[in-house]
Amino acid sequence: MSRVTIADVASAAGVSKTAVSFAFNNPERLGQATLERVLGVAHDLGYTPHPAARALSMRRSGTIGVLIPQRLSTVFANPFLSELIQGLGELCEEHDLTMLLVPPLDGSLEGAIRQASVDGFISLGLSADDRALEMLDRIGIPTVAVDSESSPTRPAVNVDDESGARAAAQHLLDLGHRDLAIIVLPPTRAHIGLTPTASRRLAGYRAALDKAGAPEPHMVTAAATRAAGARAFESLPRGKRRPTAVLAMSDMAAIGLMAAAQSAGLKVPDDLSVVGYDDLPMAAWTNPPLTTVRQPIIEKGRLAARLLIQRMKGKTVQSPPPLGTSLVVRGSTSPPFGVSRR
Amino acid sequence: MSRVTIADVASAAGVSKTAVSFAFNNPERLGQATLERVLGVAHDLGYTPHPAARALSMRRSGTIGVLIPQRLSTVFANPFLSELIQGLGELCEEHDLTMLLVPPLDGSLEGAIRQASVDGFISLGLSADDRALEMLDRIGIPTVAVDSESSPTRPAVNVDDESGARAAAQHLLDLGHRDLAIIVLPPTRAHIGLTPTASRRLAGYRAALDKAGAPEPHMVTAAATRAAGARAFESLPRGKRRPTAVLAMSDMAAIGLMAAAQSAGLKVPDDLSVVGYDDLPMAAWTNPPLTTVRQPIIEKGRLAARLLIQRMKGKTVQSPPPLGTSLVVRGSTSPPFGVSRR
DNA sequence: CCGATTTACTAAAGCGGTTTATGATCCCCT
DNA sequence: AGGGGATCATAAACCGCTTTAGTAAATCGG
Repeated sequence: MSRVTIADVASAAGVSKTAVSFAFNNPERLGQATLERVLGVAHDLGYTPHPAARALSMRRSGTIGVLIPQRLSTVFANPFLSELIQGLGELCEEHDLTMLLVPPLDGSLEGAIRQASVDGFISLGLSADDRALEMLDRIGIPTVAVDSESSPTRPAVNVDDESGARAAAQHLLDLGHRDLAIIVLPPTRAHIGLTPTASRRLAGYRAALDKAGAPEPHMVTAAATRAAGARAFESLPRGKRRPTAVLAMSDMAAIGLMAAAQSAGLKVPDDLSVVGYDDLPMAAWTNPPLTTVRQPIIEKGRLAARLLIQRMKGKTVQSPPPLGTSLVVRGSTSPPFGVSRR
Repeated sequence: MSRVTIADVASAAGVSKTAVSFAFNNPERLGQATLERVLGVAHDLGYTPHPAARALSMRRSGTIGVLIPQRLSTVFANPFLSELIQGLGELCEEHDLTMLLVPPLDGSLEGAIRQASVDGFISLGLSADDRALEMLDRIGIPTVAVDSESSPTRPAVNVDDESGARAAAQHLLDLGHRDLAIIVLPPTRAHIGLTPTASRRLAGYRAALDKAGAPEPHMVTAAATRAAGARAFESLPRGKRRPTAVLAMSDMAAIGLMAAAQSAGLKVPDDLSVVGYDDLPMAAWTNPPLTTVRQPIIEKGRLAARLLIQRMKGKTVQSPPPLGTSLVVRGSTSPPFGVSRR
């Protein structure tokens, strides 16, 4: 009842294992008659090469791994990853690759990496000195880092987070806002501090605020989920000290915050302006539609996959320049209450 | 520059390969001193067991495959899969498994299955006689079918699609609607005909309509994307023959259709009632919030993964009874224009 | 008709681990 | 002194495939 192996087929067809292997991988090296016989027998027996054995001897598994810094159950609550996977998936399909999702096992990405039989990795949101990335370097497996920091050993695919953030903040300042809150993305891994993405966005916000001489913004940390955004709203200062506008580092948090604000009786944007980040498809469908910073997520996935595939072919590749971001002004921002519209 | 193997570690530490293997998998079988030396050397050399080799000799890859019937780029446009993965992911993390996404290669799932080194498969939306499923049976790899049909050889996890659909249709009939359109999910694979899910839902709609003696509904096929839903609206009959309500087999199509209707100047629900299916999180955030049939997607994922893991442990498992569905009435449905509210 | 190619196929050596069976030591006890 | 266990380490088989090097037979040119 055990699996049919190449040896079974070989003996059933009265040929060597080599012949069977050739029948599948090198048909032209076999005579017409034997080829057909072998394939016939293989089919009758329901033979399928064992993928692990194949991967071992070919040094190729036909799989790329996506290193996910958080639990699957939380990270898929944010459509960001779905978008990215769409981009990655296009290239995978083009190159007959499958995609392995590699979240931390027992909180450790390194352990998960060990298990994963892949030809290359895409890492998400890891800082350049993350132990997982160091490990990949040591093993010598091709890797492309997304939303990370460039490094000599490994190409990184990024968007221009900072200038997007700056544009968002500038937009609010231009509208006349002075009292702002910033919804910061939390660190995703044990390492202290912000993710590379979060710190670049923060730098962008700050640059604009500082230049305009705006007062210190209120900072709240919230993950990229609707629920976290709603909680963030609750922790905003009330009354006189309530900010008139919010800069969120994710659309999901922005949407959740906006909904919470509305349930609390505030009008968006009149009482509170909200700017998101990412421009997820759903940002355009909210009520009001969300003003946000657009980043080309699908394109980012495509690019990362393309680079990884190149690396897997042995080519050395440079980190490409950051992809562009742009502010998409929709309905969730307006001048603060009491300031006349121009 | 090639990879560090167990033999390298063994010779560097002056022990046998067996000892190195034991150091990692059976530490208690080694003396204190050698254990430490071996682990030390292994660490210094940056040794990591080759996953494919390990999988081959242990007959276990630590991975489950998710058989996806469509292209990744299209299927992830529907949050349904994200939800399901959240459920699957919970169990995977509990059991230290990673998850391989297996879409068709060159349009063929069978080819993709061949490449995939996994301990078990979750299939999505395949009919029981799909060639891919037959192949899995032949290979003898544990499989759990989601949104499929039960079969003697393989447990299936389903929701009660039909009664959910019946409730949706009945709701519209109760409101006084007679002229309905049904947005049907398209077949996902080459095989002709509806997916099991689509045909069960259709049966549910029909049962209610027939019982009420309603006229033949207008049928449109649309994939579970916003864009397809919008297109479906365009293909609805206009003028006098325009349906007063729409039964969509997916929330995404319903949302897209609703948006298209609104852009066309119709009021939802006054001019057109819309009922979705799935109850994705975003169904609650649309404007108006979408009336829809709720199915417990995350729970479905959990259950499927749980069963698969049992099967992978060698236990035989029965198909569980279908999970419940329920109508969630929100704001996208009302009596047809001209019919007084009760 | 004979050496040189070509054609059709195979034996055996990997690939890099795990595991079983076995072999040394050393200790303890009678 | 010698038998019986533990304890620690290893040799060798095995997992199932690919691929290199090579053999035997058929084909060929002259």
